[in-house]
Amino acid sequence: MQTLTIGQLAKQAHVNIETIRYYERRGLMTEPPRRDSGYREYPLEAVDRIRFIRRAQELGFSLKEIAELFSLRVNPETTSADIKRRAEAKVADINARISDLERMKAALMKLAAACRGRGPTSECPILESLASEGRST
Amino acid sequence: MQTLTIGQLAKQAHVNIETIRYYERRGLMTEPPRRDSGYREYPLEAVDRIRFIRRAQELGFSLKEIAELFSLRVNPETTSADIKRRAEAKVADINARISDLERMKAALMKLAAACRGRGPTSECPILESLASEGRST
DNA sequence: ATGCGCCCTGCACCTAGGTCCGGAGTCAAG
DNA sequence: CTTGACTCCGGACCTAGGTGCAGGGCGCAT
Repeated sequence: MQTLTIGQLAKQAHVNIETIRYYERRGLMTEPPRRDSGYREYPLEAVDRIRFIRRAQELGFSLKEIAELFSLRVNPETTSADIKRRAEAKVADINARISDLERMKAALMKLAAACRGRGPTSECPILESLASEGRST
Repeated sequence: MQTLTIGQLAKQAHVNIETIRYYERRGLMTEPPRRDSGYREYPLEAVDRIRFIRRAQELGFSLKEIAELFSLRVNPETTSADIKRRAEAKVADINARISDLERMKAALMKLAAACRGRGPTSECPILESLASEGRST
């Protein structure tokens, strides 16, 4: 089975080596097996894991939240009902994000459309697009 | 016309007073008029603006990107074509975010669904959901 | 068997985004 | 006209998420 050194992994996932070690400390990467020399030996899937982390961050999830997402799948012994509840909570959060993004998008499209007309470009609806009452993630 | 002091604004927008001053320094809040005493006097809409900033942050936009969003609406004198182009670029970015969120959501729902069965809860599809090739926001 | 590049650990340092503090001035209720 | 709450400003400090050394140990091509 093909494996990667930390340097190769870093290259393939487009992150700094130190970042990988940092994720390991934070519990986002499970500690990989080591060679006798102490070198870490990563399976190929580690690349996906890092890419997932990075994209989830860009989507506004903190490292702590991402760790929570992962924790949904380890522990095959956690009660199914519990996992289900947590997964559904995440889904609700994601739905809220999506709909806010949809509203921002609609506002931006309206703005872009207004640009091909003469109307004053001011008076834009961007602000109103997210003016919902405090809901905290 | 009704106005707010910085403290009232902070309370209504659920942020720290210092955060408001910080946003002003960063150019996210336009400098409000001052009383003779030097006190800032905010219009009610300032609340919406702050809420917009906060939610956009939760959605993964940096303060710099948020400032860019705002810059699309000031300057009624920027060429319409330019604004249009920039707005459309933002829309494309938002579309990418939405589709990634949709994929995460699908993965989570699949996971939740698997939980009402006996099958091993491990082997979940979360990782694969965002394992797309490097696209950087 | 040696040199060059990669890996190890621990710790110092960096940026973004805030948050707190102190000393001084302001406002309004009593 | 005083007192407690609020505001001003400048600057120090804090957390999250990394990033960069230094000093030492591998690994392999020559």
